[in-house]
Amino acid sequence: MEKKFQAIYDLLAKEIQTEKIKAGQLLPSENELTERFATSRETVRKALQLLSQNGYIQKLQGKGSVVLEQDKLPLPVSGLTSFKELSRSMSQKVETCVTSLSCKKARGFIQQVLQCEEGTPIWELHRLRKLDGESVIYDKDFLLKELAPGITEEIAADSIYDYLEQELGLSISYAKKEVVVEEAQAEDKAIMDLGSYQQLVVVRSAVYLEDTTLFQYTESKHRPDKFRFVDFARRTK
Amino acid sequence: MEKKFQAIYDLLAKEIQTEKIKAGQLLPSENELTERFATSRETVRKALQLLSQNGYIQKLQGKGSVVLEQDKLPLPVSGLTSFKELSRSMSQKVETCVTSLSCKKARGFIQQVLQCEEGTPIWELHRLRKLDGESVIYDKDFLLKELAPGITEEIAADSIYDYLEQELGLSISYAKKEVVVEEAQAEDKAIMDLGSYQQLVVVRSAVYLEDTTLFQYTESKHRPDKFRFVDFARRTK
DNA sequence: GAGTGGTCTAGACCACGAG
DNA sequence: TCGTGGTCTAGACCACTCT
Repeated sequence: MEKKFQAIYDLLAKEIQTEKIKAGQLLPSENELTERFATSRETVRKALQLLSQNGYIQKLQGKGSVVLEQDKLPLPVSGLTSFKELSRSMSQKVETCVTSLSCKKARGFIQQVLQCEEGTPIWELHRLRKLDGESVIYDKDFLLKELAPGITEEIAADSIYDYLEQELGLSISYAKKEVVVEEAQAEDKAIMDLGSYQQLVVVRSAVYLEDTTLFQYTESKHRPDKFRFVDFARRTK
Repeated sequence: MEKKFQAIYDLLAKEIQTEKIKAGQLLPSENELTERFATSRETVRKALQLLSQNGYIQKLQGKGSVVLEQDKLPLPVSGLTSFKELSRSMSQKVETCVTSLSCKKARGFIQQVLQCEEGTPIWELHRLRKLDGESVIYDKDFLLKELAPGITEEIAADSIYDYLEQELGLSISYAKKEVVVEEAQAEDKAIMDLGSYQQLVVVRSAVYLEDTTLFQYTESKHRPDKFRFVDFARRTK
């Protein structure tokens, strides 16, 4: 059974997305929502907190909850951004080409970032992403084989996350990301359509499961003109 | 009086930062914390939720709350990032030089992004940021004069946010940000120390107050080698 | 079975905004 | 003054982990 506060969140989020409740309008008051959903106020407030965190509403003491503009939030923002989500923002044709899928023993750099024993089996996956026929994103993934034994090229060409969560029941919980700009390497120039671009936007991320296991390390290189990152952030404190 | 859940959060966050409780260890259980702080469990849980959101802990059902590694989180990340915070991550000497501070009537592009009436008085502020003597960041700020009438070059050289929040009592609430890479303009090349760099990382942000007023629009251009963005993100849903 | 976190309830009092 | 959201309480029951 779905949790109550999640159900309330889903319903209100949908009403905002479909503009059944428009930007600038007030949501029904917490007391009203409490009655409407036959629940307690704290439960309603959990749903509203989620809406607030995700940029749907702004709460105003003494007034109510105002619906915010939705327009410029094409990205899931501070959620875990997989390539599938990134490309949606570009609204273009997308192709994924698996250029390499191999199993290695952890050592050196990879062992260090995945924080595992030397010799631990690791999947190394290289993928080239094409937008409108141009190879503009190059991903290198490293993941613990133990946790995802059955990866295939077909799965890799789609979304690894979907496979992990839906097939294997693994729960991805959080990630640390770093975005920097670096010189394109010889390998990058050989495999990507860089034209005259000499630099790449590099997104490095470490992905963790619910039990805090570091499960995946990814290096994603983007041709600068095809890179865009959007964020919605609330002031902490 | 400080809120209880905030006080609990502050105390636990400090204990984690100072490694009084080390990474990998469990926090005291919610029931224990409830007793220790002489409060209710829901209040303790609010504090723990904040810790979780900010990457301090990971909650494990049936086990407890594990403290996470703090090492690689030099940036406040998904908080509102002002320049002051950004530069801290570089651990270098920082200088801010106000190159221009003027008052204009809103029109055209600026009027549009600030969503105000034509002719509304607007501060336009240009700042050059130097790291180790090199001009590597160029900020252009536009803000509603009405809300921050007393801006001076001295204030602008420090942190505008501090002035707004501490002097004027304005509460910054949330922001939308976009990060892209663009060609350096003639103006950028003239005013920044770009060397052979032809491209810049551009961070555009819209800053909103608690009452959802759009208050500030900023364009921040970074020389690519001095740009770094770090993020901690939880999987939504 | 005992202890943990996850969800939910039905109240209470407070601070703030608007009329 | 009244309705709004913000905080807090003292319970309850559930799902999960560990032994």
